[in-house]
Amino acid sequence: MNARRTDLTPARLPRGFADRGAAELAATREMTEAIRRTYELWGFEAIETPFFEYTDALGKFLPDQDRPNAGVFSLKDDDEQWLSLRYDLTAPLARFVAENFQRLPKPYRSYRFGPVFRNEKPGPGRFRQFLQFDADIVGAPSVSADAEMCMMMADALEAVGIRRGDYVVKVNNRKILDGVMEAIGLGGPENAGRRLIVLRAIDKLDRLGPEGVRALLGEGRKDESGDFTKGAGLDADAAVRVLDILKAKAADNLQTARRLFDEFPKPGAGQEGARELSAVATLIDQAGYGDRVELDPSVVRGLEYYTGPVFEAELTFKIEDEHGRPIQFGSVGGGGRYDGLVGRFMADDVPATGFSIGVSRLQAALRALKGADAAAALGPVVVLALDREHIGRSMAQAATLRAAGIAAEVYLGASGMKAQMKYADRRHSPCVVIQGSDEREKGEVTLKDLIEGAKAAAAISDRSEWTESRPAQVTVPEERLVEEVRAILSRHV
RNA sequence: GCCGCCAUAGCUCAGUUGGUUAGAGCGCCAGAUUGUGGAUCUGGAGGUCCCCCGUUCAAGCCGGGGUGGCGGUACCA
Repeated sequence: MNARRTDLTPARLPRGFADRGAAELAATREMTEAIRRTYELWGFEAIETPFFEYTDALGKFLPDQDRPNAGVFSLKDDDEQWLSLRYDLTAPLARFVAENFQRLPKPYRSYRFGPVFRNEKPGPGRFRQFLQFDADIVGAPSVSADAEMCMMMADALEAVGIRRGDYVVKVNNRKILDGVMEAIGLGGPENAGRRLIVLRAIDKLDRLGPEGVRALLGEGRKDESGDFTKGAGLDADAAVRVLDILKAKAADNLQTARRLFDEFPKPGAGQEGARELSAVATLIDQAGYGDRVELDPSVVRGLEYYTGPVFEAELTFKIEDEHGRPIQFGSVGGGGRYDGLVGRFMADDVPATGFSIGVSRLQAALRALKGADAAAALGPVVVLALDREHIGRSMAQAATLRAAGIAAEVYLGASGMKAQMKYADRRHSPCVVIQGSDEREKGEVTLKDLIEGAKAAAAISDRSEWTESRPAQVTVPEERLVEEVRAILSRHV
C-alpha cells in the first residue's frame, strides 16, 4: 500500500477547462430552459450542429498558409483534410443554412445551444471550452430583424432572472465606425491594417478609459507590466474625432440618433449607419423597449464579419469579490448583422443577423448576484445496509420507493452505521431508512428525517441527550414505508 | 506571445543566519458511544518541501535551467 509507485498517471485537468458538479449543472439546466422558452415564444426553432467542422467552413485558415489559425483546436482527418472544433455557433449555422438553403423557410429563425472551443490563454472567467446559446434570423435584410434580436436578448436576460435596470442591451452600427474611418482618411483597402488597430483600441474603452484609448489611437501605450503596445499613429485631431463619436450617446435613443446625423452631414457609410440606427431606435421605442435597449456608438464587437448593426448585452450591477474589489462582468452576450457570412458558401449574399448569449459567463454573474449556486438539490433516500445477510430486503425497500417515484439507493459501501449516516448527510439525502434486527423482527422500519434532525442537533450540546432523544425519527410498520417517506419529503420540497 | 509574481499535507499556510526525524489550523478516517449524520475529547492516516543541475561538510531555504500556477498585456475570428 505504501510501496512507492513511479508510474502513476498525474490526475490533472487541462488548463482552461473545467469540471462541473451537480449544483452547477442544475443551474445551467434551469438557465438554458428559461432561454429556450423565450426563444420559442419568439418563434425560433431548435437545431444542432456538430462540434467539428471542416476548417475551411469556419474560415480559419491562416492567410497564405496551409494551416489553421492557432486560436482554434484543429486536427487532420485521415483523408488529410483539416477539421476544427467550432469556436462559435454562427459559422456552423452559416454552413448549415448554405447546405440546406432550398428547403429552409425564409426568413429562417433558429436557435442552438452548446459548447464552443477557443485555444486561447485562459483567465478568470475565461475558459477554452464554454457554453453559448445563439439565435439568428437568416434571410431578413431589414433593420427590423436587428431590432427584434435586441428585444429578444432583453427578454432572455429577464427570463433568467436579471432584473430590468441590472442590464442594458447596447446597439451600434458598423457603418458608423466605417464613416469615422473615412472622415479621418483611413478609408480604402490600403488602410485596412490601421482600421483594425483603431477598432481594437475602441473596443478597450471600458477597460482603459478615454485616455488609454487616445494613447492607442496615437503613438501607443505602455501597460503596468511595462509592455508597450504600438498605436494606430493617428494625429491628435483624428483621435479627437474618433473619441467624439464614442461619446455621442445622449439621454435617449432619438437624441443619440440625431447627434449621429449631425456628425455625418454628407452621404456615405456614416450617414447610412445613422439612418439605420435611427430606424432601430424608433422600432425599439414603439415596441416599448426603449428603457432596455440603447444606442451606444462605442460598441465595436467582433472584428471581422459584422456588416451593419452590432449589439452587446452588459450587466450593470456591481458586485465585490471576496477581497472587496469590484468585479466587472461586462458583456454577457452580443451579436450583429453578418450579411456576408452565408455568402462564402453560395453565389448570392444572404442577409443574416443574430446574437449569442455567453451562458458560462452569465451563470457566473448570476452566482455572484444571488450568492452561491442554489443549495444543492436533495439527494436520494438512503436505505442503510446494517446487516449483510439481509441486504436483499433493503434492496426490496429501495425498489418499493422507486416504484412510487421516490429516488432511493441502498448504501453499498463497507462501513458501519455511523459512516452510513455521514454518507447520507453528504448526499443531501432528506431521509434514511433504518432496519436493524429490532425492526426486522417486528416487521418495522425506522425513518429518520435528516433535515429536521440537523435542526434539532443544533440545539443539543450534550452527548447523552443527543443519543437518547433520537430526534426527528419514527418507527412504523414496513407496509407504510412509502406513505411515511412521502410525509417526510413533503416537509422539504 | 511578452512582462512580473509565486510553488511546503486534500485545502489555507508557518518554517529562524543554510544545521538532527519538516509543522499548525481546517478537512479526512477511527475510537470514546456493542444501532444514529451534529457538538466535545482522544488517536490515526496523509509529504519526492514542483522537477533537474549546481554551490556547500550540510539545501525546504542559496544559484542556474525547466515545468506548473497566478496577475498584467497582446490576440480573442
